[in-house]
Amino acid sequence: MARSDTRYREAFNRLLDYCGALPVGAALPAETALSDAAGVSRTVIRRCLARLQELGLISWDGREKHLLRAPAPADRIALPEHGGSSEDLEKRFLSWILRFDVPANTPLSVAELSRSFDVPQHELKEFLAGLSRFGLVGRRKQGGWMLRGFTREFAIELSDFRSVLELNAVAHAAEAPIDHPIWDQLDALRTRHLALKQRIDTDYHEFSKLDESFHMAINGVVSNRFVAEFQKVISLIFHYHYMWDKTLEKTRNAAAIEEHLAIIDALEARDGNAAVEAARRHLKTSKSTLLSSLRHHDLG
Amino acid sequence: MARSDTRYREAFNRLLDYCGALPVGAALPAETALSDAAGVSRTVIRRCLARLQELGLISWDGREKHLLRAPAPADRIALPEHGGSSEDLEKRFLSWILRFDVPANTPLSVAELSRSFDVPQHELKEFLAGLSRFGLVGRRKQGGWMLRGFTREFAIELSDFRSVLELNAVAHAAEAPIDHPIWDQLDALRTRHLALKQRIDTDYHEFSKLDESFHMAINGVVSNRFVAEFQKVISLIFHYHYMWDKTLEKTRNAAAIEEHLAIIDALEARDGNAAVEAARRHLKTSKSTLLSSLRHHDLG
DNA sequence: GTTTTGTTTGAAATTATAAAAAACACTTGA
DNA sequence: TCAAGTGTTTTTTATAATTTCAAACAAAAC
Repeated sequence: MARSDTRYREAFNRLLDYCGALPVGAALPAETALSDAAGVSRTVIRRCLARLQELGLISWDGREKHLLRAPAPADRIALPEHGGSSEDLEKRFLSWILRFDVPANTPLSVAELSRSFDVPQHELKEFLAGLSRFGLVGRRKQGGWMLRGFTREFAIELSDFRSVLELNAVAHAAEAPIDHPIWDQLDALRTRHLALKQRIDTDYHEFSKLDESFHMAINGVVSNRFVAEFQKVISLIFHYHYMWDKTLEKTRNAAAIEEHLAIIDALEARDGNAAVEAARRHLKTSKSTLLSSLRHHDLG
Repeated sequence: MARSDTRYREAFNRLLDYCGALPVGAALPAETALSDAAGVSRTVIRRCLARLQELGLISWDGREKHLLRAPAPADRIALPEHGGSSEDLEKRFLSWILRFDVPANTPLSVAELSRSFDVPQHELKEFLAGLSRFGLVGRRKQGGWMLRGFTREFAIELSDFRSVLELNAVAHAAEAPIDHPIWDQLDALRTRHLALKQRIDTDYHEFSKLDESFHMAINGVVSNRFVAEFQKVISLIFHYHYMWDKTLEKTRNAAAIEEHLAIIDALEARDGNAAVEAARRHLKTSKSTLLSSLRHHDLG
């Protein structure tokens, strides 16, 4: 019942490496210097030094610290291996919801999620608290959390919000200076779109990735932390929903390619109004696709 | 080290009330029914029943539960009083930051905040995790949290984001059907604006409230959970910043009244484009006011 | 007088645990 | 016999205890 001492263990091994680069008999620098170098507090450094002394690696008396022998591999302490599991928790969580089509109003068990995602409970709670800001999850009166989920309402509001952000981005893109990276990106995107259009009959499933690239490029023009935060969630949701709804996928993607190209054309012509109009059409299609994919799911 | 038994205590008192409404000798309903009625689990109900039995209030054997005497005030158990302190944590936290002008990159001590806001630590942590979604706070590598704060960058991005949302709201308002409540609201707002304009020389400080009402009405047209969530934060921030910057407050507010009236005029004329343009002008003023208020603060 | 170490204090992360919820397995009486 | 209720067990949640760590402070050494 306490916090892990991973910090100490890692620092110790790093210190061992540091000693390895020193000749036997050399003096070690001050504790403050060591703590700065290792990026930990002096408390940890002193714990490490104590262990080094115990192992007979150094002599330590006051500010006299000398290396007695070269460190051996056996001196290292094992790290409680933990594959940075809580790294992309967000991605994994959303994937889980969307992939397994977890229905709205499902109670979420922190204990269970904690196990299946291999993440400490308190981390999960903080994560859920963050998601609750997006209205995706909420607290229950009896305690615990529940998935508010992808109701029709949610999808509509999400789509609308996305539209607002993206139309703004398109308008900004149209005004971007000539040396802005967006123009090169658009050029490359046009090529990719045209290429895929040629082989749409066979490779239509490749569109999903292209779609993501396209929207990311457009939204990248607006450098705004709030927009960026939302974009992450939005793109994931749309991405997965597209993966589901296999009805008419080929037709749908072919149409979307045309819509994208229309936006690119208008942008490259620096015709802001036309670009925004084209984007509006595309986002409208996108929204109805999302909604119909939900409908199919509800029925299935 | 355990969770509090407030739930049990509250349930017990509620059960006491329930018994008070019953004649002596009456039978009590099934545990399941009681738990449903009280909104707690059967476990809690059984604990309550056990206590009722101990106090000689009821006889309890299997499914035979009978009221033996009317409950007295002394039978109640005390609640560990806690003035719903964690209610408006968000408001209080933002107020604290803005009022005391907590600088950017200040380390936030959860322990300290927990004490000063009188809120359990874990609640604060969840709260901060939520705020981190807005980029207002972030984690430190050494552990703990820190206030990213109201840097110039933050203010700019916030203003821009606000503009995007609000311009969208204005555009929607212009399209609102004739029976939409916004029209009555705008009418009332126009009257209030004109009234304040008359006595601006003396009552100019009243504008802040009027400003909030105005923007809330406009944004209310768009019913979107994401917009609403942001609106809360945005309005608070702008509200407090206006309170600070006393330079030219009268002139500033007088000008803002005109800008608001221009928006109202255009909306009531159902001229969407004019309304959006008027709003754009107003938001631009608003942004530069916010930025200059930051500048003053930096220098002070 | 500045740098370094020894010591104390307070906070953060993590776990242990009581309270509550939910699931399960029996009774009981129509 | 079977639905509704109770007794019991298992699981989960909320919270505080505990350990590790960070940082402030004070004494000492160069």
